[in-house]
Amino acid sequence: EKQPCMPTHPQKPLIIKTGVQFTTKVRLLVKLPEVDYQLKVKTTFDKDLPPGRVSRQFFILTNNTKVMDIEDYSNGCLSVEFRHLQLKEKKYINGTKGNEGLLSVTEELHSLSFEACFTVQGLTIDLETCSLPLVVISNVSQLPGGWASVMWYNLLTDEPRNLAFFGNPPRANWSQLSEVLSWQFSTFAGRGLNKEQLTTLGEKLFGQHASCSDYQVSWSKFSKENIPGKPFSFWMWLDSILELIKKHLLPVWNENYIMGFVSKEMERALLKDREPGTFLLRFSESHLGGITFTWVEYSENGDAKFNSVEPYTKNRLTALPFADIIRDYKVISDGVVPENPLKFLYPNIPKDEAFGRLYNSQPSKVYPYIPSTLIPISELRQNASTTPPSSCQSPQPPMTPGEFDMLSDALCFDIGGMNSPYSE
Amino acid sequence: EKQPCMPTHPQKPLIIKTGVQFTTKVRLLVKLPEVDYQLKVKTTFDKDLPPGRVSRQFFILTNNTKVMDIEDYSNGCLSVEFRHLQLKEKKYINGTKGNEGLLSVTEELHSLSFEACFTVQGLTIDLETCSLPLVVISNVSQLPGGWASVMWYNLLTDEPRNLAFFGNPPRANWSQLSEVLSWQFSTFAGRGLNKEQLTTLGEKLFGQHASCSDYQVSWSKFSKENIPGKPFSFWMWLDSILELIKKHLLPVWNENYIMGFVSKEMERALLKDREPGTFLLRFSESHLGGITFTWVEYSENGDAKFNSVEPYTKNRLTALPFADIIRDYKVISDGVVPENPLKFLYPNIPKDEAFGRLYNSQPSKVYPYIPSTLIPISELRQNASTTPPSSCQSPQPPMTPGEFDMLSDALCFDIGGMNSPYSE
DNA sequence: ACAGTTTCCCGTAAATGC
DNA sequence: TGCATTTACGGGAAACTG
Repeated sequence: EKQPCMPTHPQKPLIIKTGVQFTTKVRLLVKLPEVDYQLKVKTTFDKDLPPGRVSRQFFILTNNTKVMDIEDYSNGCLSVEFRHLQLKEKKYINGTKGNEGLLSVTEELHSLSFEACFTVQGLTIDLETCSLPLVVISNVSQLPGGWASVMWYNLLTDEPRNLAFFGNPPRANWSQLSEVLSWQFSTFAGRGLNKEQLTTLGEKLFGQHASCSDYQVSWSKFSKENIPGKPFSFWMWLDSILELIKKHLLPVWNENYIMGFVSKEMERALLKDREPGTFLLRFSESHLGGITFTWVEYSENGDAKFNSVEPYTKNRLTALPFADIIRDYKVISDGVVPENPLKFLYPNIPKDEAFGRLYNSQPSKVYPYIPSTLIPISELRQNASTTPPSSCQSPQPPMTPGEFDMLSDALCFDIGGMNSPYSE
Repeated sequence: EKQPCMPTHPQKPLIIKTGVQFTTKVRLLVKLPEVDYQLKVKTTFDKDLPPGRVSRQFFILTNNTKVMDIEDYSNGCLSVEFRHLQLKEKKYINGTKGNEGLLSVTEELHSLSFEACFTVQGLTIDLETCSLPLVVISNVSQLPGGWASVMWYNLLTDEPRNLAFFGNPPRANWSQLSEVLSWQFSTFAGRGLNKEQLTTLGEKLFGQHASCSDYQVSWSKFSKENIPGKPFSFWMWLDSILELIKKHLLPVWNENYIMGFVSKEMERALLKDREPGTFLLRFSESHLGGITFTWVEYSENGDAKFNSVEPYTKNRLTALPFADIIRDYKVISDGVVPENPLKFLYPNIPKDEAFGRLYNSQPSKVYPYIPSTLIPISELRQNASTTPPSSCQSPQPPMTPGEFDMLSDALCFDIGGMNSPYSE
């Protein structure tokens, strides 16, 4: 009878942060005969929830009743929009919390109920409806976890209100899930993921099984348990990249210049035999929210050598936009004149042709002063005898550069006949 | 009878931000005979204030009564500490605000009152005391203005509670004020201002009058009206520098390596005839919170040439610590090999000797990757025919570099016999 | 329109709870 | 003790309000 619209967080509906205002709207889908009737709607948080089912309890701090109004535009049905609603946690309900135990806060589902009661021709009618399940968080740091829950719920069930969903969450087919992931990128970053990118993501979840379209992913593997050897889950990693794109890489991402999700093996296979200075852009797999470029060079005897720069994270990109980094990046090898090793964006687009329009450093003419910019550089010390400038000597990495290159080259293999990695 | 301690903002007492917790303590200085008596203290904000005198009204949101307790340490006198007090503005008192009109919010003085009542041997005794005048702000952006008021009040009056002080604020002698300013730097940055620095500041306020020790500064000139030609007042400017030091320059400032407050004329006079590559550090006078270095070079015919880099502000210094900027700064002149023009800190300290201990870039060995750092560079285009890399052409400055240098050289003059600018 | 002021709320840090 | 979660609040920006 009513169609409840959802409370919203910046672009992430169904997640409410305590102490932060949200908005929700209810629309009456039947037309009432008498319009001069004051139809009051009351909204309640977690109305008649079986106690003990949910570990935290919240209430609406602000005014929670409002009179319905004829909708401004069009069909003249009744609706009411609650604004400036705010949630606060009830503390110490009865001694300790009705701790369900296993669920994390972002798996705990809540709901917003709406009630109205009116009389028509002697008949008293009670209306009641409620929202889709909601996640309540207390800090934006919980937003990725909360959004994972919202995605999983809405991907895997049509039930309007199964608050126990995460007590035993179903698995997702990779074919479904990959579509949702791509949709995340198109919604929040303006461009979705192509087949190759999704395949790389699938391999990250399932290992090197070539075709993983009928594999299933558990909720835990998707967002709760850490990727083996990493201190974060798959979704936390992917979401950190989404955030990085949103804040620092939007134009570059939308121009389709970021291959992004490529395994290191694939990367080498692609760059091998390309023009020296050919590079591609990919996200860090070892750290949250990082992007790096890898370029290929050839030694005198023709061996391919692959170099990846230390990934740039949001802090670095705040100091210097990514396109400018690509333009200005320099490598200094033992005091030789610095040179930018980045020449062609894979497969063979001249760098300035690709990124020219995205460069944006202005030689800031604050006149009496000499303008100054930051330049990203890498200092390659080829003979280990050179000591660092003056400060502390850094400890040796587990392998020497030579050892690592040998190992890397041994791991490298070739994959024939790839489509353009930037295909739709 | 009581000695009220003050509510505190981070290191800035007497300023309270609405919605942010503060703490205050009251101590009973007389010893009471009966200790088993529950002595309740009540704190009230702006108790019995003549209405209309103050445009904004606030109240204490949290619990405002507490029982006195014997102080833990030492002399066993009674005291009470109110914690987690929080202020909120009363809205719409009676229609409109009792707008005094002329005063800004940071000039509006308030006070906290403390009351207690107890009976001893049939005698009822009322105790009451109150805090020094307080400034209430709603955003940290008002903190500098608020602190200016606190300084001015405490510098210029001994009255414990003259809330109308800023209705007609007295002037300050430069001798008093300069002491307070130096004290700000020693309190918040660990090192005060020396005579030369204070003289430069005095000249900034009074013009080029050599000895300004008996000049007077008005409150308006100190913190309300803008410096001629600048969009900020003297105190806003000085405070922005204090903040810059606190966050980004603490070790360099404390090593006394920042001359800081030097006029451009003085700067040239000092650097002239010094070893090429001699530089000094000074704060920007044209922008808030900026620091620059100026170095001297000589052309083939022996003319001194002074260069100042575009001032570094907190954003840039967040990306790269200042000592590292000094270490790594490079100038590229038309494709020539980049060189660091900074050699000697004025008067003649080799750069690395001065700053060596303060360098702190670690060649971050995230192994599979090539480490990368940011380098501050200036690109000098000596012949105007060279076009900028690829992006938009910037409009011409009002003067060409040549014209500016001529003008600057004409303005330059020499001052004999200076002490070390870094003297205590 | 606009400036002074407040509110909003992200994102980091610290505190708290379990 | 460590991890999960909440609280605190600086700081930038939007909203408010005369």
